[in-house]
Amino acid sequence: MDFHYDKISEAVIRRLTDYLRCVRIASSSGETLLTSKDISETCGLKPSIIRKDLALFGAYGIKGQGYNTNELTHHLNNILGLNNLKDVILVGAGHLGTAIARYPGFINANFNFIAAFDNDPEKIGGNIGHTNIYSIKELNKYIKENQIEIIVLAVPSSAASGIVENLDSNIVKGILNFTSMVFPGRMNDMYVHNIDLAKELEVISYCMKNCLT
Amino acid sequence: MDFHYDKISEAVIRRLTDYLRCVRIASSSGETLLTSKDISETCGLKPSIIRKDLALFGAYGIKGQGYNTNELTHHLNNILGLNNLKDVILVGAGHLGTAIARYPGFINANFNFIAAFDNDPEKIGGNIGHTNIYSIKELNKYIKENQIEIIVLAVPSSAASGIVENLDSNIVKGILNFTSMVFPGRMNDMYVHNIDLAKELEVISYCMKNCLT
DNA sequence: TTGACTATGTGAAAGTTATAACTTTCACAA
DNA sequence: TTGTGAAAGTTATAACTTTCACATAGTCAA
Repeated sequence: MDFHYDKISEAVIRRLTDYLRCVRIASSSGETLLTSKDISETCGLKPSIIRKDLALFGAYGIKGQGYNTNELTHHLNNILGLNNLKDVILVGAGHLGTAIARYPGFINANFNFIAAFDNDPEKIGGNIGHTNIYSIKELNKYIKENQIEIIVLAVPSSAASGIVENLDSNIVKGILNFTSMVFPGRMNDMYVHNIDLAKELEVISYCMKNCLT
Repeated sequence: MDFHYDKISEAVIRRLTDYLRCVRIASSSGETLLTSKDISETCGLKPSIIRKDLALFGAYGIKGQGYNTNELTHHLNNILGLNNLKDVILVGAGHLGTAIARYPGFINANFNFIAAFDNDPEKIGGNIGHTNIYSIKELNKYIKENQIEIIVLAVPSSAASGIVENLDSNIVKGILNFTSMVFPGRMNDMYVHNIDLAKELEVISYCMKNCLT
């Protein structure tokens, strides 16, 4: 079984995360076998591309039958690096930060919010579920002491640049940016992904305006 | 000036929303002229694709100079259908719903949360900023009476299907689905966009695991 | 044991997208 | 008014992606 990781595009990876969600839903309703057609109907893609994508990483299916949901879940988690628990920290414990830390999708994907940081004295010392909130002044110390590789940023956008520029890029490898500030996808050696909650609505707006399928 | 709307791919539209964010940031720091190189540096794309994308919709630039930020903002808003205020409603006024309704990106894009719906008696009658919270039992009546075209869904995923299936697809044209349930992109005549906040972190996880650029 | 059935995996073709390289045009200064 | 420089707009091509169609192999029932 030989893999071709170096040739895999980001589009494929994004689709794998879709498949994972579909398989999770199917699993939770008791299905043990899924065909590429089943997955295609749930996530709105052609069966052929689903088979192609999965075949890139190995032959996981049973010919004539489909894919075993448990196995497929395991393989997809493995490809994406989600089989082991990963500590992440939250910067900004406002409405959005709180919602993110409680969002079930992060738990499903094995991400653990080990700490949160804020500059509001009323929040510091408090918690979001099991996640304690610390002063933002301790952020870089905490990152260093605990070797935190992933940061979720949910501060007001005016504060975003200041925080990102001061992160130690020898330790931090990934930033999930929920602010309205835009950062390039790669900064020093850190992967930055900008998320704009309104983006998809803007796309819907365009589709509605132009009556697209 | 002839447009080719029928040939425009979703990838282009997604990039246009990125350009819009870049231009907003530049405008707010007082820039009046932006080159394709400037935009490329902010959002991590090649200048050539930015020029090509913009040229698809008309010649907005000044040769030798760049793009006027005000004009470009106007054109991009126009293309995406964001120049006029659009009413949307929020279904699910929990942590995530609350955060979404307060998210500045929706205001920037001219979306107005005109009402919210929840099934928690403690929340009904309350509000999120200027948005009143009503009983979810009144949802379909409200949609009909106010001809609401866009729904933002932030309920627990177990409740998602029940709500979506009962929406009147003669009125509702777009759904922004923040639950973990997955819906096909097109249902009856409604555009559905599934948003998984954890998705980008899963992609980062893969990139980190495989040391990609 | 055999045969029909079904859905995977795959190779080639078609279609699409991004990129580099080129041409054009504008603004400004001399 | 004219020349120069700079960046937009355009074109052709290479690279990449998706799709189709079919051979393959596993399952189940008779």
